[in-house]
Amino acid sequence: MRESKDFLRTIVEEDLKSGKYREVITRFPPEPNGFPHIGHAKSICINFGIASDYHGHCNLRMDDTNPTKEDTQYVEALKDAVEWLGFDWGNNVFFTSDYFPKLYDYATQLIKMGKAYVDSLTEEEIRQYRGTVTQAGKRSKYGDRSIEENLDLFERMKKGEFKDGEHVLRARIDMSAANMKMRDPLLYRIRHAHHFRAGDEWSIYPMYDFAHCLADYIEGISHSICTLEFENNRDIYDWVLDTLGLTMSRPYQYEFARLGINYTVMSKRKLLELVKGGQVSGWDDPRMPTIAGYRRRGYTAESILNFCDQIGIAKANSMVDVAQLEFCIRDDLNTKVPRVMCVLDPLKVTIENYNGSEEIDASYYPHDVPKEGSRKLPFSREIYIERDDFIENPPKGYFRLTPKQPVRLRHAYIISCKEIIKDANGNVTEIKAEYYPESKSGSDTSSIKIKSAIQWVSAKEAKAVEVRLYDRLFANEAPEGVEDINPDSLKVIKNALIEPAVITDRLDERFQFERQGYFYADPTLYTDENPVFNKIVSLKDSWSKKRKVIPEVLISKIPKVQIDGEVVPMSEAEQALFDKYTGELKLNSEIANTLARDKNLSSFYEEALKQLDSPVGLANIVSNEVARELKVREVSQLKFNAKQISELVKMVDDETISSKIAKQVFEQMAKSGENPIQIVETKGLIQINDPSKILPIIDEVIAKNPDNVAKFKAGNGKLLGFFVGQVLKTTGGKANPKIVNELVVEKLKS
RNA sequence: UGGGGCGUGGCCAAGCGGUAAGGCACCAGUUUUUGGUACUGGUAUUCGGGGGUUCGAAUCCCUCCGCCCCAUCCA
Repeated sequence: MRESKDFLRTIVEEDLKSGKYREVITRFPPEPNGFPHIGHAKSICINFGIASDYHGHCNLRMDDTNPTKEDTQYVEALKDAVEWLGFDWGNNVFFTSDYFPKLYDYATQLIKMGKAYVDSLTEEEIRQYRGTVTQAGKRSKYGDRSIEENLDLFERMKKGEFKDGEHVLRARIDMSAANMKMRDPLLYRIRHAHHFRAGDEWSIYPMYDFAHCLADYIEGISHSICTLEFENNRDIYDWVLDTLGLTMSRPYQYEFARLGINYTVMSKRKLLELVKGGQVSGWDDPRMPTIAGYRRRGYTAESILNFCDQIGIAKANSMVDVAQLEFCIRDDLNTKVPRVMCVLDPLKVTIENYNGSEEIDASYYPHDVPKEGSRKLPFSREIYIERDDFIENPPKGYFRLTPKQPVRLRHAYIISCKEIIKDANGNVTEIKAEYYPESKSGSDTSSIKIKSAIQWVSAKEAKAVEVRLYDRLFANEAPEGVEDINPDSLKVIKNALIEPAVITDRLDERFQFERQGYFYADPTLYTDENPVFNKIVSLKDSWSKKRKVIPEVLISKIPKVQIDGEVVPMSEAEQALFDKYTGELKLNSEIANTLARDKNLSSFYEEALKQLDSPVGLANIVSNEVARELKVREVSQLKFNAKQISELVKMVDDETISSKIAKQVFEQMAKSGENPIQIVETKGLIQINDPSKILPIIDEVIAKNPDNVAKFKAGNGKLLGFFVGQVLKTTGGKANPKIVNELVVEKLKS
């Protein structure tokens, strides 16, 4: 577990601690209508991760309530994905469709309670009756059918006596609810469709809002975690369970922000379009952000798990940089996979002073990877190097082979260029080179300075392989659809040359092709006759990056312009109050404004004013503390009254307590309704003003923090708060902060 | 526009009244037979803006601004 908890784990921990649940039970509830993508991976990690962190369990549940969209191939994909990521659902996959009979019973129960009715409006009428976000809707004329009639109709809907769309079952809630979702939501619709599991048994199917909460309840889920767009649905979730009286140890819904990654699309609809449109080879195309795609590409489960852990869980809509994912796979593979040499774009090099052949023993792993293993590298007169590892007229800072600059052949000798052979068009076709016999890697006595080592393969022994270079599927940072597709997202190199051991040894399925990136033997296309490697990810490349010029527009920050909106003008009465407060009572305009505009606050204030003539002190606490309480409850719900507030303020005014303590006392009053004077007495919160009592504490704090004293003296003024805080802390907040502040400054300056 | 959410560096993200965590990205240096890795250091005088409360505010109050979600018989 990471050092800082996310908000979900905080909730779970509190619920466990308070005894609200004995065990945490979560669920991962996908709809089997598409392949899971990395956004699902996040959800899987959250649900299974929390369950395992707190020793509970997590169910895998297919939310299959819509027979027209779902299919069994997707449930297999979902199971595969969860399993591949390494989670265990206890060999028991749940299906919402298994609960159809129970759900039907719950629905009839609701009808019997008068809480649900069969509506027979058309689809269009239902939409119109629902109203808009600003206008209330109105109930259907079928809303007052008798319970008997509803029961009868609902049963006949189930029996299949009606056509699709003829009737629906709706909850009777509130057609004028501010939350649109609560305007008599649909519970069941008629669908004469074959369900991939339930077959043709049902002609009615429950809606998400009805089925999901009940499925959670049936499975004993404690924390029902979903994404932000379901926030509005939480009210129905609660309504259904509460109305049915399913309140004992019932689940509660919590929402987090779904994952977004730049340069990729993450909606199942858009992904399906790519598959259907043939822009990709299928759900598992290595460019797809599906779990199957990443897997096919060569990503490891560990890297994805790690990614999900790194990005965190919060409620802010966010777009994660794809570089973060790429880091995770590089980071994982760096310590795991063997290094080999592969030349993607070969340039022939003939080493004119080398005759014969030899085999070089070369470690599969670099010095900093603690793994053992090596292979034989054939070396001979004719080799191939990467075309861009030679430049006739190199730019400044180029480390590789040039007519003037020698280079090391990795694991082998240093060579230098003697002659450049070109074709009729002036393209380099071959390099005639010379090697230094005493420069062999591991026993180099040549003392020739080289700037880099490059990969190569021996012409005779090298094997031809197919290499598929994948790049991001979209060229646009926030792609909308096919129009943003990166035309170069796939480059197939048919005849790359690889050292023979990769094919003959088959040490691993993933390799680092040195200086290029990580590659994966394609699990379906790879054969001994035609080996195929997918590029998983490039190595970081600070050379090519350095050469790229960053456009100026990206560098210069455009300052955001803040527009100040218009403030609603005060009513006449409010204005009068405001004038009185600022004039007669000498309140500052901000406080006066807050009070005058809020009827509850101003009347509370006036009431308190009758008790104590301290207009400013009272105003401050009413407009700040009381206002906060009034945000979450009604005036009648307040545990404290104006008189108590006046008593509180009086203690501040006569310096019995500090304003810091006053806030603390207020909080307790708000919670318990106790009398402030009583609180101060029983807790002994009377302010310490006596410097002789404070000074020793200051000395103590200073003695304990010599580093910070030094920093403060060096000019770090922010540390003043630290010292004051420490002193206040040791006095339980009772020391007069103003005096502490003065004394600390005095002490530290001396 | 009603309602529900959310704004902390280029991207994520902790912190919830007392010295602005961490990761990615970026920059510099060290190590290096991968322009990789590893290591070291640098990068927010400030938390969407403005006010207020407080000795002290990213944290509390007021207000304005911006973004997302909701008017599928989808989930």
